[in-house]
Amino acid sequence: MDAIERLVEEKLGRGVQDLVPREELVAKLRRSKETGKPLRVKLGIDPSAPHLTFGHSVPLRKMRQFQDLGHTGVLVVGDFTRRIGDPSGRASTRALMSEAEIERNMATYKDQAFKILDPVRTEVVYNSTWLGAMTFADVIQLTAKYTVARMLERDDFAKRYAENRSISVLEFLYPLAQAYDSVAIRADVELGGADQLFNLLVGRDIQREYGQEPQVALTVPLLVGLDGERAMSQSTGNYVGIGESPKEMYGKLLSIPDTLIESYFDVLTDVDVESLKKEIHDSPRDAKRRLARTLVTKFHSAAEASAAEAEFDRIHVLHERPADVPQKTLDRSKLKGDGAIWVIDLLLASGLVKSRGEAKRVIEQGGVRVNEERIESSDVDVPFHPPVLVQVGKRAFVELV
RNA sequence: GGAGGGGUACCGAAGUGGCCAAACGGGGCGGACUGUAAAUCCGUUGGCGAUGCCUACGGGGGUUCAAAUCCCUCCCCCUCCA
Repeated sequence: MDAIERLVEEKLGRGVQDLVPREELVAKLRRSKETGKPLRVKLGIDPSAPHLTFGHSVPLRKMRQFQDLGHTGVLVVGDFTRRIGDPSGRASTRALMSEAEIERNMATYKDQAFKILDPVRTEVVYNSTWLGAMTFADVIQLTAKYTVARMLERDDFAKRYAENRSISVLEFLYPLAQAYDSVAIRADVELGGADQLFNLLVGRDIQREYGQEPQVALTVPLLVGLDGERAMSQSTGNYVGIGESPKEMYGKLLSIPDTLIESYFDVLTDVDVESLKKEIHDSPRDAKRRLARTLVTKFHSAAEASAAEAEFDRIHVLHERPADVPQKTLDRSKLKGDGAIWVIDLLLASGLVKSRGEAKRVIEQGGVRVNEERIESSDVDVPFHPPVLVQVGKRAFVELV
């Protein structure tokens, strides 16, 4: 085994779901080393989601590994494909987005992605550049290069076809468009989540049809979300965002089921998992805290990680008020003659409840505290001597002044 | 072109004249428990200072003392045959 084979074995091939074909990656790396020409490593990104989650960070980290070896990361923004909808999800086509919206999303996206990627070795391109320029004849030519039977190999299509559920022709075009992106940017490697394997493979065939050397398809496992069940995604809400505050990030990570600790270390950090197995097993609490600290440190700083940890303990372990509570100014017209205020109005003013009904409900359920005193009845007035600390549930605080 | 099925709350789904602010599940929220914002269990889940009123079962119109439920009409979605 030579150095390059070892590299693929020990680094690039680690934490990977599929790598096909492995030998081609070795060959490409070898040639790149000889010629000094960096490989072009593609990752398609969806411009509809401005916020990246830890799930996105998995392929991004893989791209960074390539960049650290001198290769070029190419982020392909799917601003054009966005308009035809992604068949991998539900069958519904998503709404169109304006260019301005896409631009705005991409700005925050890049901001977050560059916390992981090396900006110097990253190209950001928009697939409308080439897809938008194609004529109908070009499209027909593209469709001629793939067959219906091969499309139906895709599990999702096969199932729906067998069940007599609809598959629009448009959905067949999606993998082709994505494949053509690979042609347009001359991709050597395409990265993606495990659910993208089919699309990446179509890319190989289409590149070959256009006289290019096929890309290597490298997929990473889909990160399981905070609920420990479904893949992490923004639509299910079981995610941690790369751009989230230290406090949120820390808290969310501590809420993952213990069974996820090991895999999170594995795909999200550079920590050697082997050395942690004992701790994970013997003291999941400490391992999880270490995980949260490691990740907050990575995306923020060590100091902020410590602060987030201290804050978490303060609220959840010691049940004390958080260090800084958002303040709101009370509209004085709600005050009664004696300077007191009806609790319901106080809660409403805090913005912690949406309606009087909800306010009454949380009071009945014993979830409301004013100045750390539990409120037992919704039929009381409290004297208003600002600041007044209002708490709903365990972790929602507002100070009224 | 023909035949049929369907649009119900945040989502899925039941309900086919009054007992329906609408079963049940998911989600959300609160509580208990906990190392945890996990798991589990319990409760709760349209609005209104409220034994009543308002809004709500795709849109509009109608029948009725009473409509998510019946009639008319419009819009939208899906399936099968061609």
